[in-house]
Amino acid sequence: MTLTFYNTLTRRPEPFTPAEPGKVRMYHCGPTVYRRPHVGNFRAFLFADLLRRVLERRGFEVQQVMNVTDVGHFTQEDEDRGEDRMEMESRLTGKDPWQISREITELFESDMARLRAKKPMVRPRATDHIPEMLQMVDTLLAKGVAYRAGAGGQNIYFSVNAFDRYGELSGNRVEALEAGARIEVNPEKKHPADFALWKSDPKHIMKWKSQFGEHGFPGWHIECSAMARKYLGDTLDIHTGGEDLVFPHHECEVAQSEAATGRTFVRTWMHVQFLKVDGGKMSKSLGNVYSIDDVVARGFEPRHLRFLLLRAHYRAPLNFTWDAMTDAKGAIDRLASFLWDVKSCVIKGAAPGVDEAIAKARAGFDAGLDDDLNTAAATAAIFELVTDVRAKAGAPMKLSRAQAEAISQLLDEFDAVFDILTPEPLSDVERTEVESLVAERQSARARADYARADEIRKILTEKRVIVEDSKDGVRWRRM
RNA sequence: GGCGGCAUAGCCAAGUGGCCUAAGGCGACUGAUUGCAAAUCAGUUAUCCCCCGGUUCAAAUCCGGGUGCCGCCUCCA
Repeated sequence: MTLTFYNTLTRRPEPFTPAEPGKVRMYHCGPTVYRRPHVGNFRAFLFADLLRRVLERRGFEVQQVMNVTDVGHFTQEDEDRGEDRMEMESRLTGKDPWQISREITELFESDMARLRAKKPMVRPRATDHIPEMLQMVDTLLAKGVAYRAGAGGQNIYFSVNAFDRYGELSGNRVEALEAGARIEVNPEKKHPADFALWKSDPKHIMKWKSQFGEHGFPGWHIECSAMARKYLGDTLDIHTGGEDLVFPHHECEVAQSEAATGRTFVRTWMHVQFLKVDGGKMSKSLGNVYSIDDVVARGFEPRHLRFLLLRAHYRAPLNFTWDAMTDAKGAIDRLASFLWDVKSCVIKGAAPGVDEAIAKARAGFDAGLDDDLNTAAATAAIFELVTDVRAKAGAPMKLSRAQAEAISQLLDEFDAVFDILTPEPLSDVERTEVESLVAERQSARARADYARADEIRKILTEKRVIVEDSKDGVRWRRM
């Protein structure tokens, strides 16, 4: 099986080979930091983490970059008010936009850490790369694919007619865009689909002095082109983002970057389908824009959310509901309990059929991941291992040492990709408390005070601790 | 108006021409085990893949037509 990814550009799955053997250059569109990230954002960001881990499993050296957009960007509507997302949030909260972006960036980083996403090589911020953006704008002007407009020529636009492949990624045709009623006619633009590279507005709070004037700020798309080029070079192997970014954002990135460098910007484009919540689009008015704290407040750990978001195929619809969270948690617990039994199994002779089951599970796991990151199929292979081994090794589980180690090893490999099996650790205080409750329960049981014993178990369950009694004594673990 | 995606058991979700009398998970139910549980084991839980028509020796899978849901075209992952 070869590693295959669906490429948005060609609209078909393709065998993946990086431009430079053994090394993958990968860029992800990260968050716009004006509001706390929610479960929907995490689907896209955790997909990036999954992709990295799968590439690493396949032996590639991965150079991973995920940007942070800490500049607001105009919408057409906002433009009339001279206010962008970041500045609107600023007006609503009374905070300085710089402060908002700083705070949200910190939240984003800590949320990602709680979700066990590996840190990318760089998390560049747009505001730290204004010179790189300006330089690219200069290049585009020099090549004649961009033009100056407005008073004093302080606004710079990219001319879509100067780039024939404009529309190739998204399937939009320039003529269709022209005819579309949804593009407001901006008299400064030569073509309605032309997009801003740099704009000027003295009223803006976040603004920079440049060769184009005193009070400028970058267009939305130029940041990614500039930062991707700085850290990864002219050509990226993979660029990812949410499906909403295909147009206009990624379409415009291609145009700018390729017009500027004359090289292919991205070899494989991968886009994650939007997460649904309660069957529809999440919205603030429905109150279903959940943050990681909302998830934790409902008694889940971040890793439960991580698994929910990762185990469905990234290009298939996924519906976030609290039932689905419970489901994900239950599924993790099945694996955890299996691993627990394997680690405490009775070492005996080799159980028949187990070696075959392990080999089959590993093959199924890899085949799933290789097939455009089909995590549903990959996890199914691991669950089949659980069923097979349980059926063959008996209860209590009897395995040879080599078999027990091979199973642990495979589950470790699974967890190197999914990273969901280790519970949040208990603090020393909590651990001591749990241990004394377990001991107290044992003595209650010894004197046949089952009412007290059950009461203690209930307390432990609330602390997400499972106690199991057996002939060999009691054991407990964190769910 | 333009572009795209999806419809599989109570719920989540693989499978895209024969190995499907349809993976896997959650949940539920019956029996075993247990002080009771938990976990585990044995078994049950879609005769069928939104509907209609067609192609084919063969379709959940291909084609045509419906219906429903979702997304993009405007800030959004």
